This record gives sequence, C-alpha cells and structure tokens, in this order.
Amino acid sequence: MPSVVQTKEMREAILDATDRLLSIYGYKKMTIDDLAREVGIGKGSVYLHFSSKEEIVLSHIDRIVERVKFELNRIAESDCDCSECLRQMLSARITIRFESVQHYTQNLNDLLADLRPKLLARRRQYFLEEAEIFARVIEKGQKSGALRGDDAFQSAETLLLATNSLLPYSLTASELGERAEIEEKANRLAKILIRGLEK
Amino acid sequence: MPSVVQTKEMREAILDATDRLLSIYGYKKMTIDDLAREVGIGKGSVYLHFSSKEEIVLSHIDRIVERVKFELNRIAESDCDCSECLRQMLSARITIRFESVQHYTQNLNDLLADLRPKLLARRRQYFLEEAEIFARVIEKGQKSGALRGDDAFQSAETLLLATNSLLPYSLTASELGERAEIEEKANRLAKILIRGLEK
DNA sequence: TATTTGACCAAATTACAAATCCGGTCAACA
DNA sequence: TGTTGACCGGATTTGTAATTTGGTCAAATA
Repeated sequence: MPSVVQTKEMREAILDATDRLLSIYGYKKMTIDDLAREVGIGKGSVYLHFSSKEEIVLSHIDRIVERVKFELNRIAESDCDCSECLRQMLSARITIRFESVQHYTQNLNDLLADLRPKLLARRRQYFLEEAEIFARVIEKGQKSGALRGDDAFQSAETLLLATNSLLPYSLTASELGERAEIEEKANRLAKILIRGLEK
Repeated sequence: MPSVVQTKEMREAILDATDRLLSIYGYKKMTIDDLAREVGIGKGSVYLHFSSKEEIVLSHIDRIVERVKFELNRIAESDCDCSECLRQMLSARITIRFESVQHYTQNLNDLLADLRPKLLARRRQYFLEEAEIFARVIEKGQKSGALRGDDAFQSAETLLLATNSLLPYSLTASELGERAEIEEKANRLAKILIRGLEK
C-alpha cells in the first residue's frame, strides 16, 4: 500500500494533470493513457488512487468548489461588516470560478457533456453548500441590525442565482468577455443586491 | 405576387409550424419538406416568404422577442409607479420566455446548436433592445425621485443579467423546475434588485 | 398572366461494416 | 509490497456507398 503522504501528493498530481488535459480535450477525449503519461506513472497506478475516470473528473471539480468554499469561509469569518463581507464573497466567487475555466478551449457544458446528469446533481449540492456559507453571514448581519429580516437561506440562494448568470456554462472562455469587464458587472450587480438586502 | 394579407398570414403560419417542429427536432433535423407539409403548402412556396432555413428559424426567435418587447413596452407605458412597473416587467419577461420554451424536448442550446454564432450576435441585440425599455422606466423613476441616480442603462443591463440566470439555455424544460418555483424565485430576486435601486 | 408546385441538383448527412481505440483488470514484474 | 502495461470486450471512429436535404426553376395550375 502507498504511504499516506505519497498517496495524497499523487492524487493532487493526477488532478492537476486532469485539469490540463480536460481544458484541451474535454471529458470524452481525455484518455486514461494520456493522463498516466502526463503524470509519469503507469496506467494501473491511476486506479490505485481513483476507481474510475468519472471519479477522477468529478474529484477535480470538487477540488475547485472546495477552493471556493475555503475562500468564502475565510472571508465569512473575517471581521469586516456584513455588507462588505458579502461583497467580497461574491467577488471572490466570480474570480476563482473565472480563473478555473479561463484556460478551457471550449465551453464547460460541452467539455463535460457526457457527465451532465451526475454534474447536475452535484451542482445542486455545491449550490446548497455555498448558499449555507452566505446564509450564515446574512444571519449575522440580521442580528447586528444591518440587514432586513427576510429568510436568510432564501436570500443567500437568490444572491448565488443572480450572480451565476455572469459565468454561463454554455459560453466559451473567449465568448465570456474580458475578466475586468465581468468583474465590473459582478461588482455592479453585487452592489444592487446587497443594498436590496440592507435595512 | 401574393397579396399582402395572405403573405402575412402565411408567414405566421410558417413560423407557427416552425415552433412545433423546432421543439421536437431542433434546427438541424427540422427539414423544409416537413415544414411545408406541416403548413400544407408546397416546398417552393416556403421560399416565397423566406430566403433560407436559417432566416425562418431566426424569424421565429425574433417573433418571440417581439412578443416580449411588446409586453414590456405595454407595462412600461402603464401608469403604475416605477418600482411596480419594473417588478411586472421582470415577471412578464420570465413568464413569456418560460412559455416559449416549456414544450421544447431538449435544451435550447442543443436544439439551436448549429445557429450558435448567429444567435450569439442576435442575443446581444435582443439584450440591448430590452435593456433600453427597462432603462426608460428607470430614468422616469429617477426623475420622480423614487430611484437612485446611478447610470440607468447600466442598471437596466444589471437587472436583465441577474434574471437571465433563471432560465439557462443549457437546461432542458424538464430540468428547469416547475413554473411556479421559477416565478417564485424570480419574484424574490426582483424584490431585492428593485429595492437595491430605490433611494 | 399570376401563383404555386414538386422533380431535380450538388452538397451534406447517414448507414453500415471494418478497423481502431479506450476504460478497466490483473498476472507478472521490480 | 507497490507498480506496471499487455490484454479484453465494448464503444468509437473511419472509410465509403447510399440516402437525404436546402434551395432552384421549368412546368403545372388557377
């Protein structure tokens, strides 16, 4: 059996390679042979760390969402005021997601087409997890008197839903527009949304 | 030459048939032979009204957008107060768009895949035209003192952008969720957005 | 004559089979 | 003990023949 440290490092290396290959070839055309070669290990070794191709790619996507959640939690627990927290969280979410897909050659929807059913289920899960972090901040804001007393989780869902339109899965990186432009739109939207939540 | 009335009615009949066939087969698999048969005219007659298959389908989509714009203008010119106008306009937009795609068997993005470049250009145009109607209402609200003095057109763009996420082109009608659920989300979002624009 | 039509054409698409490729396994190797 | 790549069957691609389709226009129709 591989040692724990080696296993963890190797998992990361495989997911890094997955990101590179996925961005060029997409799920279907990315082969396990390619992946093993890119990592520099034998094909059989890939299956020491993951049980299937599907699990590899889903884990890669999980990792991105974990990064987003980590950053959201970091901001949520910082001591700036509630509105500023929400502003930073919305901004960070767009930034990380943009960085995660900007090197993809086609749109995410097509690159991951064959995983669609599994992904839809996961996206709902991701959405809930992120919404919970936002809801915590909103609740804090309500207790401090800064925000209105609407249902916190529903408000969080609404924030995410509204800002999701900025990075549609059906657009190519090149069709998305400049990063600066997207971030400007995101800020404008965030400003209006957050003001709408304030007392 | 066909008489004006007949031409207009026949155009509509062709676009109606286009909607039916498009919702089942999509752009590529919908044939002009099928279309002519569905309308009950000869194939050659289709080309008396449209110059190409592409023009037919784009006209069909134009017609939907025209319906949306007509309704938006109607509400915009009614005499309810600005916030209420915006609320109704956002709601109408979702409702009409939902009705226009709910009978489609696959997602719009796939059904219209082969038209993507042309459609992207048009969507930008549609977006601008709708945004202008919203901007007029916002400007009126600013003059009456109900709304903040931010750039009206930018605010309009932001409203549309945010609510676009409710009906993603990449989801099947069956994946979209219940109509009531979408309208509820739309209302919640509209409420926050409009409050964010108010003084 | 004024309209409408469907047979016709080239180009695109499909159908079908043979050849190739790929995810996943596991006996052998280091 | 930990790693590997040859191997398997099912899926995919490739090459090509047969079919279909967008668009036209001479002929039919009214």
